[in-house]
Amino acid sequence: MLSQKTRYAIRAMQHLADRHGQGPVQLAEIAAAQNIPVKFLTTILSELARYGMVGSKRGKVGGYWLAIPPVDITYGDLIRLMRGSLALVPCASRFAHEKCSHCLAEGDCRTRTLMLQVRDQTASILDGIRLSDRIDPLPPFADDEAPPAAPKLHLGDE
Amino acid sequence: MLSQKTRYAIRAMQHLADRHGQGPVQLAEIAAAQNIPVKFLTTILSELARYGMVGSKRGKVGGYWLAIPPVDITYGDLIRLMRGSLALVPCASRFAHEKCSHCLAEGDCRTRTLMLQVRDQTASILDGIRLSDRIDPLPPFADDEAPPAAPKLHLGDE
DNA sequence: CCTATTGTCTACCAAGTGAGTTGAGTTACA
DNA sequence: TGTAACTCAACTCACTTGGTAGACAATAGG
Repeated sequence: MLSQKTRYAIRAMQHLADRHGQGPVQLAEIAAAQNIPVKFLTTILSELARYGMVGSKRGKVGGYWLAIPPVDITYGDLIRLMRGSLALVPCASRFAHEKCSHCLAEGDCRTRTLMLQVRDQTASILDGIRLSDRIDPLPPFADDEAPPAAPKLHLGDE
Repeated sequence: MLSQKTRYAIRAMQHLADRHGQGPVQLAEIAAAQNIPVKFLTTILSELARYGMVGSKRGKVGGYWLAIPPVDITYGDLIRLMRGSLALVPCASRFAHEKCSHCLAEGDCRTRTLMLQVRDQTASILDGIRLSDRIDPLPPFADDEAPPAAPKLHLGDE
């Protein structure tokens, strides 16, 4: 799962992308529009500023803006930045590769093969969509839109 | 990321799949072969037994075995069981769907559209591979096998 | 029936992470 | 000079993770 912080960061960046070229956007506006706790958003935007993703300006007409044109920022970039990796296990990460602890030798690990496929598919989606792209929100699942097949297992509760 | 516990569960299940039809496999054998802390593995296998995934027997020739033929268990099943969902955000989960907290209305959320694509691709991989399938481990990344493109952003450290 | 072996179960724990908040400081415009 | 912004380090506090401890229950063999 993506952390709340990562999700906030994505929404904040989308907001800035929508206002790109219109000068500084104030934190309070972003927080209100995107439903993000104000104080938490300051830490997130400061972090993004430190990473060079957004510019910032203090003072009366201060605010934040994208430091990079939205066409040059992919969702993959954003998630990697906040989360470190797109992969489900450290050993399947291409940019932040790391040995899994208590694993078998990488050459013996079947799970890795699988997780590498998943990470590559994920990357091909997320690296292909840019902050400038229009994305049409999907409607919530309809109640009758049952999942394609009942989960076969999962006999326990929860 | 998958939790350590989920990864251990997958490896344990692979081990049992390899020995399917050969009677009970003892915990100590699995732990040793798969490099999993013995005591921790007991909690994991007991949990899997409660879910009906594995059978168990105590006493001198006791042990664990798959309660379901490995051809009927997909990796998707396994991960859903241990982790609840394949999705990166709760609102993109099909079986364990839940509203994200502090989000916009689902009908206004662009992130969800994206994350739904990712979750569907992930599911199509993980639900298509079964515990009975032979998976060839991949060799570790070669040092010269640089990632396809340098991460464009990620200017900070780490 | 005794005992060694093997799984079960509840409880506990230390460290880390996640999600924020506090509050003092700085910059810039007017 | 005042005040509306952003900055930054520190802190809180509940929850999760990754285990461990130890008493208990069943089973096979002698």
